[in-house]
Amino acid sequence: MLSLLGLQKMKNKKIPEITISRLSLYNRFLQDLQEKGVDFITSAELGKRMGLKASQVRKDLTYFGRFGSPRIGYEVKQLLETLKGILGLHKKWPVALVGCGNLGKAFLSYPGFKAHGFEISVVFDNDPAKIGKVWKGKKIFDPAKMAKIIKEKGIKIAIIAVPFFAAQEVCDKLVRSEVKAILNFAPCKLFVTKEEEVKVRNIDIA
Amino acid sequence: MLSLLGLQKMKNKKIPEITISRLSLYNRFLQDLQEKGVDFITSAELGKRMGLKASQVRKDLTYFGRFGSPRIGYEVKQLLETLKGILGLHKKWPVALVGCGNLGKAFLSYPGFKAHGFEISVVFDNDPAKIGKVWKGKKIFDPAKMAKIIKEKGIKIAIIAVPFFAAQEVCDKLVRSEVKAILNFAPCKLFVTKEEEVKVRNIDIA
DNA sequence: TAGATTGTTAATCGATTAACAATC
DNA sequence: TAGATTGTTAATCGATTAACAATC
Repeated sequence: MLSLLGLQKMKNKKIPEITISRLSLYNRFLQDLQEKGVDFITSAELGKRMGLKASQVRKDLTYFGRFGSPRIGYEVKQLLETLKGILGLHKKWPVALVGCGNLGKAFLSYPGFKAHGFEISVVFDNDPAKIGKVWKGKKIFDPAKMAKIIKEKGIKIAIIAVPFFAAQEVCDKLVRSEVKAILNFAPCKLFVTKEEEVKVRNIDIA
Repeated sequence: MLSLLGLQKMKNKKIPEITISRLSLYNRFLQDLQEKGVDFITSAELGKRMGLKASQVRKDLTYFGRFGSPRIGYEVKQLLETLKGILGLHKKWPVALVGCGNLGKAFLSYPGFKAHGFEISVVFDNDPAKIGKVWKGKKIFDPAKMAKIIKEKGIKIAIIAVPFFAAQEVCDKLVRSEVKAILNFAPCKLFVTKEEEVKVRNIDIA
């Protein structure tokens, strides 16, 4: 998510995209280690489990600071907290979900979602039969009110889960709603004029 | 998909993973060009549209053969057919879908799926209320019969769309069913002993 | 102290890009 | 022929890995 939302520099060194993408991998592994009650881990051990070289683990981490101790390695708890901080996992990210068909409902039911700090805080669907109804505790709103509601709630991330023929229109609406990131699950590519301001990730579930 | 299923070499030169992943991009763009009635395109033009350097386009393509003509560029139709061949898009890939909850149903409704040459040819769900029922024209089968049915039909690709606590068991069953590729949409990492034979892609919809 | 592991520098590897002879 | 674009080679760039002094 963070790779979608920014964080390209730190200590004015440029952080390689690929390092950023590995960060959530580290996070997942450390989570696992913590659950198993492991207190410390060396770069060699961490690398072995993740299929990376020890030196790469160390290199990746040093982009963000110095977290290890010679002879001891890294304190799992501390490193995990640091990574979560960097990844913005301490934050709650309110998300707007557009489309409440099968795919949209899958998101509402998806447990991994909340675990990543995302919280679907508003749902839109243009089916008059659905508007006003509640699904999984979320009220479904009229897309006509999209810009107003999204701005009010300060939502910066949206998920498009509508049929492909409706996706571009929804996208335009979201751009006008001033979101910063759009995850498009409709099977089509979306075009955005303000690419600098709004990051679109087209996700093909195939 | 093909990148999941193999194709690492050609003319005994090793093809970079990243080139393979760009192949479907080229395919999509050429499709688009063909629909617009464009007959020929140069590497420069293609690169510009896709955000790649002309030399990279040419380099990528030469891994697979020589398709262009000096002064003219590439014939869209011919190149498209060639790419489709390489990507295996002429083939129909029968797919087993395990789990017919919200996410599973999303797959059954997903139009982009068929366009990629995938065809969900069998669906499993362990809910007795669902077994034997038909959804979107697909009969839902008892997972107990998984290995038998999958082998009979010669299915090589499976999608896991079950809750996370059931995913590893399903995965083990699929491995015993001798599939070659598993796409896991459950929010957990799956482990496979025979990694060489079965490729698992863990897809986090978050 | 002796030894293990860190952070960091330098060497290596692989992918991207520029350059250009060959081609039509 | 003159000129544009290919396929391919060589130079460049950036990421991975090895090596090692610094550290505890």
